[in-house]
Order: sequence, then C-alpha cells, then structure tokens
Amino acid sequence: MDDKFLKPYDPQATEPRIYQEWEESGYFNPDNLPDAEDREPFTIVMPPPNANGNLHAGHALFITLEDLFIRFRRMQGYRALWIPGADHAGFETQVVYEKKLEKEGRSRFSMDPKDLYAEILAFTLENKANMEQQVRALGASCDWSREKFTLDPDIVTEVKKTFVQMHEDGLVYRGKRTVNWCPKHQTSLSDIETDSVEESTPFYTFKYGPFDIGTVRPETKFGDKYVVMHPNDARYAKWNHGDMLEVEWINGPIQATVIKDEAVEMDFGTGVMTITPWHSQIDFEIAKRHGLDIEQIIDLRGKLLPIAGEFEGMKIADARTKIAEKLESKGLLVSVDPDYKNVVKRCYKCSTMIEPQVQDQWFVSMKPLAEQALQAVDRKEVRFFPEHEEKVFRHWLENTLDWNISRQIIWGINIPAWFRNRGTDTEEIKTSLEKPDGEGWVADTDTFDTWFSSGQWPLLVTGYPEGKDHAQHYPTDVMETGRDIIFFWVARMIMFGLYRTGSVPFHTVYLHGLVNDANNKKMSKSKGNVINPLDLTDKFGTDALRMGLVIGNTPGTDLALREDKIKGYKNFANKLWNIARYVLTETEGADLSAPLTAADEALRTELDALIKDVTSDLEAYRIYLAAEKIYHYAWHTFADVLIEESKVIFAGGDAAAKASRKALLLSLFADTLRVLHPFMPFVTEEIWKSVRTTDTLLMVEKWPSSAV
RNA sequence: GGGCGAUUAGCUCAGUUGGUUAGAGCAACCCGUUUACACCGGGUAGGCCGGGGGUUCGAGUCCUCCAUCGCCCACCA
Repeated sequence: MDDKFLKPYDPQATEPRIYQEWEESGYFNPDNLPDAEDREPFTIVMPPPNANGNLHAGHALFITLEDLFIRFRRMQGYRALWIPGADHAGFETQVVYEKKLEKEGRSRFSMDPKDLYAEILAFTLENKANMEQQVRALGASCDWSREKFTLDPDIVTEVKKTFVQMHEDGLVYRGKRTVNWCPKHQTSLSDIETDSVEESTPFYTFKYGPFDIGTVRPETKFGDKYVVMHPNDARYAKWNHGDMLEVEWINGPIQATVIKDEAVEMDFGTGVMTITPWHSQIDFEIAKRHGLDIEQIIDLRGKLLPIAGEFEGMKIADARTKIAEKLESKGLLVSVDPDYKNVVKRCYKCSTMIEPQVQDQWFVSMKPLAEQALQAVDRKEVRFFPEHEEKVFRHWLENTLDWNISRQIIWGINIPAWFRNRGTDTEEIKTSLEKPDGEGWVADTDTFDTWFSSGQWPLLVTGYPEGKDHAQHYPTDVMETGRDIIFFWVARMIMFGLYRTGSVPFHTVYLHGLVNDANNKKMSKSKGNVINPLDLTDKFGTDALRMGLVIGNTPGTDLALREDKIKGYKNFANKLWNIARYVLTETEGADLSAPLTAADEALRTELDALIKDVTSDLEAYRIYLAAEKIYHYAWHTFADVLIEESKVIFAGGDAAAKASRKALLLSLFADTLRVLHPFMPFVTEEIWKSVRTTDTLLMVEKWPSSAV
C-alpha cells in the first residue's frame, strides 16, 4: 500500500497535479483516444463563459454536469469532444467596463472609440485567462486545443457571412421601427433585454377638445395631433375618420385629426386616446397604418426637445407633474387616478426606464426562422430535459416579434453594412464583408447583439462549413445550459443552425435551474449572498462541490447551495480514501483470478445490477439518481456491509473464502471507482493509481458493462 | 392579462412516468472508540405526500376544482 493513504485525503494538494496529468495525457482531445477513428462521436459545445469576471456558482454547475456527461461517454467508448469557449459578451462586458470607468471618474462618451475598444479587449483577455484557470480547477475535461473565443477572426468572418446571407434572403432588414432605447447606456436593446415591471403611477384624464383622453405619460403629449377611437364605438359615431378640429392643448391651440382604428379598446378608459408614435410601439403601428406624421418629442438622453416649448430640456420624470399641473391650470384636467397599475419596460442591466424611439436599425425577421425551429421540434429532432421546457420554448417562438440586432456600442462584432448618402433621399445600403466599390461608402458603426453571434456558436466552433469537426461532430449531442437563457440562446441556436446548416445544432437540450444561496434565495451582489464556487473547492475539494451540485438537483429545478451538504461529500471523498487503504492493505499480493465463492458471486452480481441501473440513469439524464445510487453503494454497502463482513472472513480459517473475498474486493472496488469517476474525477483518479494493474488513467478506462 | 412550475420528515430534496410497510442527505436523540475511516460505526424518533372531489382492484403518482408560493411572458393608452 502507498504511504499516501496513511494521511487523510488532501484535495488541495491532489487536484492540480491530477488535472495536469490529464491535460498532458492529451485525452481531452478525442483524436488522441485509443482507436479514435473507430469511435462514435459524442459532442458537447460548452456555453462560453463571459470573459468579464470570475466564474459563479451557475458556471460550476454547468461545468460539473457537462464534464460528467463527457467523462461518462468517453469511458463508454465514444469519441468524446467537449469544445470550450469564451464569450466577449458584448453589451454585458461593456456594462461591466463602464462601471469600472465610472469608478475611475471616466466615461465612455468622452473616449476615443479605438482607445475604448483596446481597453476593453485587454480587460477581456485578462479575464479570459483567469476564467480558463477556474474552469480547469473545476475539473473540466474539455479539449483546450479547440478552444474558441467569440472574437476569433474566423468566427467573426462567419458571423458576418450569416448576416449578409440573411440580408440577401430577406431575413434581415433595415427598418425605421420602434426600438427599446436605454437612455443611460445609449443603445437599443432587444425585447428580451428589457424587464417588464409593474408600477403604480397616476393615470390622468385630460380634456382634448370634445374628448376626454387618458394617459400615464403627459410628458409625451406635445405632439399629439391625432385622436383615435374604435370605428364601432357608438359613442363617437358622429365623428368620422379624418375629421379635423381645433383643440386647446398644452402650449396653445393645435389642429387635431380624428382617426378610427381597431387597436383602441372601447371599454378601456373613455375609449379615446391621442397617440405619440415616436415613443410608443402601439401608436407607431397605428400611425403606420394610416400614414400619419411621426415626430420626436424626447431626445436620446431622455430630455424634452424644442417642441415642448417652455419645458424644453427638462428630464421626463421632472416634466411629468409640471405638465399635468399646467393642463390643470388651463382647466383641461378631468381626473387623476393616483394609483393606476401600469407595466413599464426597464433596461435589464441598469433598470433605467426604456424610452421607445423610432430609429433606422437592423432587424431579423423572426417568423420564418421560428417556423423552422418549431417544425424541427415537432419532428422530435430536439428533445428537452425537463420535458415541460418544450412548452415554454414553443410559446416563445410562436409569439416572438422581429429582433433588433444592432447595438450602438463599441464592444462587439461590427455589422458589415455600408452606407452612401446616409440620411438623404438617395441613401444606399449594402451588406458585404468588404467595403463596396465606388466612392463615398461609409461603414456602419453599430455592432451585433452578442446573441446574434453566440446564437451561431455550435456551427461556428465546429468550423462550418468546411471544418473536419463540422463533418464529424455536428449536429452535437447535448446542449446543457441555464433555463434562464432558453430564449436568448437555445432558441436562437436552433434557428441559426437550421438556417445555415439545415440541421438542428443539437439533439438534446438539458436545462439546469438557478443555483441559489443556502436559503434558496437568488444570489446577487446587492444582497451580498454570492457564493464563489472556487472558495468551496478550496475548502472542501472540487469533487465534493461537484457531488453537492449534482445530487438532489433535477433538471430545471433551482438548487440551494449549502455548505453542510458539500461538507458531507468531502467526508465521502475521504471515505473512499479509507476504503482504499483497507482494500489495498488486505489484498496485497492477492490472486485476482481466484474463484469466487457462491456468496461472493452474488455480491458481484449485485454490483453488476447496480451498474446497469446507474448506466441507464445516466443515459436518461437522471444524474441526481445515478449519483445517489453509487454514493449509497460505496458507503453503505461496500464500506458498511462488505468490509465489515470481510474482517470476519479474513480472521477465519477458510483459505478459499479468503482468496475469493480478496479478488472480489478488488474487482468491486475497481468498478466502483470507474462508475464514480465522472462524478468525482479527482479522488477516484488518485486512488486508481494504486489500484490499477496497468498504467492507464481512470479517465480513459472502460466503463464497466455488466453481464446482467 | 397569458403561460409554466412547485406544495412529501425540522431543513434541502428524491420518488425513473399507478403496484408490497413513502426514501436520501443534513439536523435531532440514544449507544459505541484494541482503528480502514470520529471527515467513524450501530441504533431511535420523525410524514392524514397543501385541501376538496373524481377515475381505478389499487393514487404521493392520473383527471378536476380550490388555496398558497415561485418563475417566465405581455404593444390597454
């Protein structure tokens, strides 16, 4: 027996050494596996962590699960490939960096864009290196030789090609449309980058000529020269579409026009409203239907424009009550409901109120792409774990609107579009990777929504269209990621995968829930309850953390991360260590081929049955069950029953029984280690060194297949 | 407003898709230290499986209604 077993298991000293051995073995790269060419591929694309900070508990969970899937399949004999990556994370990283600038008393708006880009790039690359070390610490057996960064030149080129091709196919268009504008970050955002928040706000009813109109936003009302009602509303039958009338309004009399439109709800308020098409999606649609003028009232910083007269330059929040007061003083206020419940959109990063603005931007036409994705799910080409997430997925795809993909930020992939005579009647637009021929072309300064590029990640990292990996490893097998990014990412990957390659990017979607704090509350910096997974690996070992993340965690369900639970699995790692000490001490020089007694044969069969069970659990993604079963076997069957029984046998005089039991202990322990390896790779690999009869690493040992 | 999910032991959760006396970990309580391991062993206690109704030979599991909690989506000003 190795002397190392005389001391308790020391994960801190063991783990980095073991990881280095794995990495140096070359087996993370499936091309180096024995008989690589004969193996069936099994592929996972890692959700590339944002290279803008430390890994959080959610990363630890996905790394654990994906590493487990990969190690299991590698041992089963697949050409197991796990492709790691790092995400420049466009807007997210820019927000992180802007906070840093703010702390330093600087601002992106007073910087040269080139300098800003260079600074964020340096920041990102530094974090990327840090992040990669943390992924290693968690035991990830991913193929670092294939690692991709979302800003790698080949990735960027292919992303741009997708855009150009989609433009040619009419799936990308430039349009003057309502976008979600964040006045703080000075960029538009997609619909899913905003949060709808219910708030209590005064609901005003004003006199507008002969009508009473309701609004929660008096500050937008300056340009309201259209008054809209439902065509079937009997109360207003005497008014005809197009009727003109003069009404007294905020800054004096204006010419108003009656518009009849079915978008108006007859039983809401008075059934009459005025519209502000520049700052409301629904109003914009009405204006478009009837060819009405649209006029900007609020600038991009959230301040009133000259049209507001005496209110020019005021912030909308301050202007709101002032304008209501003025209307009241003019006798135009009918009533105020002080506690009206209204849903407003806020920036998902800074909670600033989104100001709808009409802008010329790039959009993806979602309907045709969503159709394709839904059909692929209908054909069962993608299955979901948990199953019910398929409903959530469908519901979103059936209702999603066109996707604004242009961002007015520097940190990202620039949109390969070119303008000539921009903003004039003779404006020309071209999309191409290179500047078009001819004079006067100016490049678009906008960048892509980061999900436009990460949505193509599986096809990009496998080297579409010509890469060898694309032929061999696409479509991939499992996409394991957070339930919270099913729309941001999973839906887009399926759409882009189908669009560009004709195939779904993966056949299985495994969605994990949130990792919460010990009280099952969402972790957040402001609450101060954030748990750093690397602290837990330092304290209890990576294997213990992995077990703690996996056991009792069903897909799609949130997990409470408790230290006492992880501590329990640290004890388990040590238990395995002590089992090894006993087994190795007692079986020194044992004859592995000694015939088994009938009783021992039954014990062998018992484990075979368990392995069969655990294997089918793993294949069906019942990870939580598989982990618990093998844990329970090792501790409460192997250690508590078998070893105790063995002590009696070894103390007795039956030589055949002794020989049988020695061979049995070794064989059962070896298989227990094999099955435990995907869950607890470090301690099992370390013990394996003393158990193995060849010099093979446990990570490439054959998964035990039983005769049962 | 629409959708999804949860409700099982003190706590955190399983219960593999209807089949014996409902399980695990942690916590609690009692006993045990000439040892593979106190990062331990042996044992005990603890559950009208949220509530009502239904289907069935049989329901924690299926259907229905209700209650509570959580999450997601949302262009009625």
